Amino acid sequence: MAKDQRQVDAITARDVDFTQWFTDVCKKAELIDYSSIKGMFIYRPYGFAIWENMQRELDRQFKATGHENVAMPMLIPESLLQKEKDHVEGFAPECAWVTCGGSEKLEERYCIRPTSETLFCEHYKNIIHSHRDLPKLYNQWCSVLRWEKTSRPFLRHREFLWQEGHTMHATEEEAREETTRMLNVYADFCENILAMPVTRGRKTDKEKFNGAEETYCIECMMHDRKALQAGTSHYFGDGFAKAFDITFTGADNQLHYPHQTSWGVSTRLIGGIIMTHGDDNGLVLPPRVAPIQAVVLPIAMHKEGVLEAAQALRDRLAQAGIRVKLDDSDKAPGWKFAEYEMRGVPLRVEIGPKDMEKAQCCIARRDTGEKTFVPLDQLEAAVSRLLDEIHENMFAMARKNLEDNTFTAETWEQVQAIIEKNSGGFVHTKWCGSLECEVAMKERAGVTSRCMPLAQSGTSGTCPVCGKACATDIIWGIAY
RNA sequence: CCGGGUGUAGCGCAGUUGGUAGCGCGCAUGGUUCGGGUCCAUGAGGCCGUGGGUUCAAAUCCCGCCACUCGGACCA
Repeated sequence: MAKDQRQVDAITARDVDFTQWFTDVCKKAELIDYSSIKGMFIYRPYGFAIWENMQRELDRQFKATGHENVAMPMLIPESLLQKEKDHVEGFAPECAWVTCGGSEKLEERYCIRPTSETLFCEHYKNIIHSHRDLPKLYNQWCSVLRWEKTSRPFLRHREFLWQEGHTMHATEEEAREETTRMLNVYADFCENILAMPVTRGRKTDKEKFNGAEETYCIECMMHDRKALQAGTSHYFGDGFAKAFDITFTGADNQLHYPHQTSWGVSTRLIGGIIMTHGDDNGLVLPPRVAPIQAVVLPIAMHKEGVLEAAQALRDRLAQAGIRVKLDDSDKAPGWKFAEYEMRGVPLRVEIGPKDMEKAQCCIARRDTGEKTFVPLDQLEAAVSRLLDEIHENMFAMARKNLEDNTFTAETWEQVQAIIEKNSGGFVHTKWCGSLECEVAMKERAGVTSRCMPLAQSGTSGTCPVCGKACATDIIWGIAY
């Protein structure tokens, strides 16, 4: 490893400059490329394949929980966007507008969707009439546009890919259940598929979605101890329904407003896995979304039978349902080792003349670097087992990072000291619930509220700012 | 949007007091090598981010704009 560090040098060391490291990884692992418009990024095949794998799993979960996919228009007439006051106030500053159709100036300008609540509401008004029409459980996969001032690959795009679920329910109770259900779908997905431990919580009024009654979220801690909001699930009550005049006739033959939810995750999750798992050699991909789970590398390819042996391994792994690639290009083996490490491939399977004599292959793990020799007849079993072990190990390491950087404090001075000392981290305190104290935390300690964890301790204490007695647990941190 | 940095070959960079552009890697071809980024040869590739100005002459000096980037402010 120390002999030739050229590739390692090409990526900025993670602890030297985390943001530069992140950008280097995104580009050098060929996940993404810049386009000619600021904030609009090109998802390259390898990066898009990660998203496709995420999509496949999430879509399966959405369907399993009764949701149907739809496709809504991309444009929102200004008058439609303006129907819900809080909503338009939140999004208007970052809307992009279409003002011409062909050479004609439009009578009314159209917003390129920053999110689709208003479009769904307009449609729901037309199709919801009876309690028998409920619930409506819709989801769409699409891209949305928000004219951000600063942009970064995966974390903040002006156009980004996401899914947005929009549901309507007859009762508040049902809608609240849905909000929680989908938050848990996200949390389980992050932990079981992406190996990212999450904290489930509720946003403060200051941080919640514009127009929502309550916003629930999953918060993750990145390797640099900053927080990433990885997904949100909103309970809207009947606010939009009233604004859009959506009503249904109940079993009681009375008119009612339905209760609404929405929930979404985006390609930001890719940024999350990069910043959670990556290391100085580049990307480390969770096996369950890695586009290539195992790469087969023939050693001394020109020697009799090596290429055929490597092809046989590739075929067997593909047959076993492993996403496998054989690299039989004429690059030197050492080059390939470094290349697939940088691209985060969980397992490398090497086979050369010496292995063939012993009827074995060499398998190297990306997460630990550990190499083992595996008898050829145990190939499939070993690869499957190792992929699971890698997932578990990655999850454990990420959880350790979270636990090692989670603290408790009683005063805002303590919060500030902890955050400064660790240049990040999660700090638990009590909170009195006032906006003033929340704002003061930002001004004094430099932190924003991440969430009020769903797992509340039930103990009482005092607000770190005003000192008032209170019981609510809240988590502070520095967010992406 | 405010402040700092950077824009020269695909990437990373050099380019002196202004005189019409170079290096490394990569790429192509041939050979060689192959268990941690092989070695050699040959070759292709540049409107010096963009618009204006100064000058006999601008990659170089001045002004505007754009992009990327790092910090703020604002947000998935």
